[in-house]
Amino acid sequence: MVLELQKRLGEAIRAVILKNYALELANVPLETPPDLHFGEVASPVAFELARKLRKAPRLIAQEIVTGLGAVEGFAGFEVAGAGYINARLDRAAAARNIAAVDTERVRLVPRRLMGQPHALVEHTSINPNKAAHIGHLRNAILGDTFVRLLRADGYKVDVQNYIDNTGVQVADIVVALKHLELDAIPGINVRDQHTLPAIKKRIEYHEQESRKHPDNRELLIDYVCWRLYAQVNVWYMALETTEQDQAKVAERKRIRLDTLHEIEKGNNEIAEVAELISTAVLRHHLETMLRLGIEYDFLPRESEILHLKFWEAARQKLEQSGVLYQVTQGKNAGCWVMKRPGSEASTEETDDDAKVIVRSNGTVTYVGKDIAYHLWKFGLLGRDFGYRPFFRYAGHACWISTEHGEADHPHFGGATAIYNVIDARQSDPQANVIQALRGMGHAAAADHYTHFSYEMVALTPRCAEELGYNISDEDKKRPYIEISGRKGFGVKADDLIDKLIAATRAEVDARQTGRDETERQKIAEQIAIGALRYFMLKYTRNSVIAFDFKDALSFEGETGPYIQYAVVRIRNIFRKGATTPEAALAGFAKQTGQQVSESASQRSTAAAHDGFSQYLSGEENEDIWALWLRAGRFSLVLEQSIAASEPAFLAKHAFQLAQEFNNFYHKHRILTEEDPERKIFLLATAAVVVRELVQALNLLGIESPEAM
RNA sequence: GCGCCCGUAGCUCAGCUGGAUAGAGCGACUGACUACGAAUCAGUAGGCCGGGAGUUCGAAUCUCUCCGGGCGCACCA
Repeated sequence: MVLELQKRLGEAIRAVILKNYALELANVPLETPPDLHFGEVASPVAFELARKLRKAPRLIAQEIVTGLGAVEGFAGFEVAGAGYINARLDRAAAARNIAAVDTERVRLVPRRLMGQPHALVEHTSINPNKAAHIGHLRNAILGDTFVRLLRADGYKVDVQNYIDNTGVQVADIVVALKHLELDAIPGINVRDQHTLPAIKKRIEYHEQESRKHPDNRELLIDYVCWRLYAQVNVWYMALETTEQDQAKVAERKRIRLDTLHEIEKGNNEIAEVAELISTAVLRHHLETMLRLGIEYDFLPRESEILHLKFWEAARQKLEQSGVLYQVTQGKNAGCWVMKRPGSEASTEETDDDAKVIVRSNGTVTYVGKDIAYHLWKFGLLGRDFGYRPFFRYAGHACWISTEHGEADHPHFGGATAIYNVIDARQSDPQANVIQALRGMGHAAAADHYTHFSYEMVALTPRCAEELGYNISDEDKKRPYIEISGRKGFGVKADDLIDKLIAATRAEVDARQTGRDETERQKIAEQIAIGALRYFMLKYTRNSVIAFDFKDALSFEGETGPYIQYAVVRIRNIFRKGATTPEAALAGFAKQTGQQVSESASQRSTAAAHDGFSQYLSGEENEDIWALWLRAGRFSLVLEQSIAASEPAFLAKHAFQLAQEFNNFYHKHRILTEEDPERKIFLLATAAVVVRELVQALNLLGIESPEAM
């Protein structure tokens, strides 16, 4: 609503400027004034023109206002301050439009005319070797929310979760299973605990036991791996005091490397263990994310990128385009390298600053594989994965890559725009891939490659102490401490979710005594997830979240439950009033509709005769109008959110709308309102707000409970 | 050494392409449940927007510089 009006005003001002001064402006600056006294939309364009025209800004503003005349949807324009052009909306008309908004319309129409854009969003991408932690939650929640925003804006979106199942992190767990003393498990003899059948049995044991005791998360395979991962990292370091120990350390590091190479090669016992463990852990990651309403379409795995020789296909193209070249001298002698972003390719012989893609022993580095993978994403590789279904969701299946897949499968890759949700620490490697694409002449692909970067989630020293970790005096002084899977230092995702649900459940039990067990549990889960998702979304991407249970477990103030509570309140109003938002909006439309037809013949006095406009103007009604106006800003916020890749904008919008509603709720009593026409108006106000809140929450992945 | 990010109220953060009196939440202190449920609302206190210089009619926002904090910069993956 507001978005359309802004665009219309911008065009109108542009036309006037072109006509009056023969100046072509690319875009007219428009902003929201700090106070409704200044109108609903303002433009400081006169300041900009003042220099070019050598004229006082106030005079220019006046000339533009005169030139504008009447613009549909606006009640008038005025010049204020040193030269602002302030626009006032036709409030009654705006309210009519806002009330009539069809939420389905959000799937914007113009996109279809240009052909639906196809985006590929990759998020989560947790190494399948340990339980997910709160840092991974931020990634997945940001990514999932962005997917929802894109879909609301009419994009076709494929959601991918990249699985690095052949990396050192998985190798570390295999090493642990093959070489460490493991927990005693019934049916496994200590002597052959490291054999393949025993490891298989161990994984199966955890699958069965964790199903039998769903409350005991420590039985879950991903939790078991969390501990093993920390243990094996201690094991690698051994006791580095004596020479014998140093030899031992070297030996263990060698075991690690050998294990990694076996996994990469495939078709052997080590690789089989890796496959078992990474698949089992992956499945639990999907379960954990599903608790938050997060689903995926496709899981490309590194093992297939290796076995299907993606790199070999990419290498040819890289060499042909000259992006990849060999150096013969310097520290990179014998390597195939690529110039770094921002640097010049130096001589062909020595290039110490270049990025190594192929090592002197002929093996490819991580960046090389990543370039190949991204060529596939844009459909530029000329090679594809095999596919088979892996995980079943309520509405669709999630597919996984495989060497020889099913004949009948959906098509992934070949997107026009990609978004990689990866933390800020990886901006260098991401830049390398973009650099390669550009160097190969794929400028369009490089331009539509977005590193959706975000800062990490760390723990406050206080939180770390609460969890029982020993922290140094040095760390205590820091604002936050980085999470480390290697050290087993962090808050696991499922633990946090459990804690949140326990806290909300206690509240719900106290409040909802009339409801049964399953209902209360459902409400508690909706609130807990709402709290968690909002918590991860309210910070803008490049601010580090210093995690603290006090903040994360809060349900008051700027939180998800605060917004959910506003929805519940509105629903209660309609329940008590024995009506529905739909009915209220229909009643409102009927009344205003009559006003429209009446006023058609006498346009000039239409506003004065519109029964509802009296409730939208005047000092005492400014807050109500502000509420309508904010409700009408949704598409504007959605557009900004997508353009900036910043879901936090929408989160803030939802909170502010809920806040303004709560204020309205305390000031005006709806059901006891005696003036029937005003009552219809107030009900319509609540109906518009609940519609917008539910929609915004939906896009944030937050459900709206029936009660709380 | 090079690159990126951050520095705004006691704490945690917003502040959109430069614009009109710098905003929230938490915490502190006052008040408001016989009401559409208080997971709420109203109010008070609290800010040389890290320091300095520059560009501009105009800077929390852009540029430079300094200070403080964080993270990257391997033939590891």
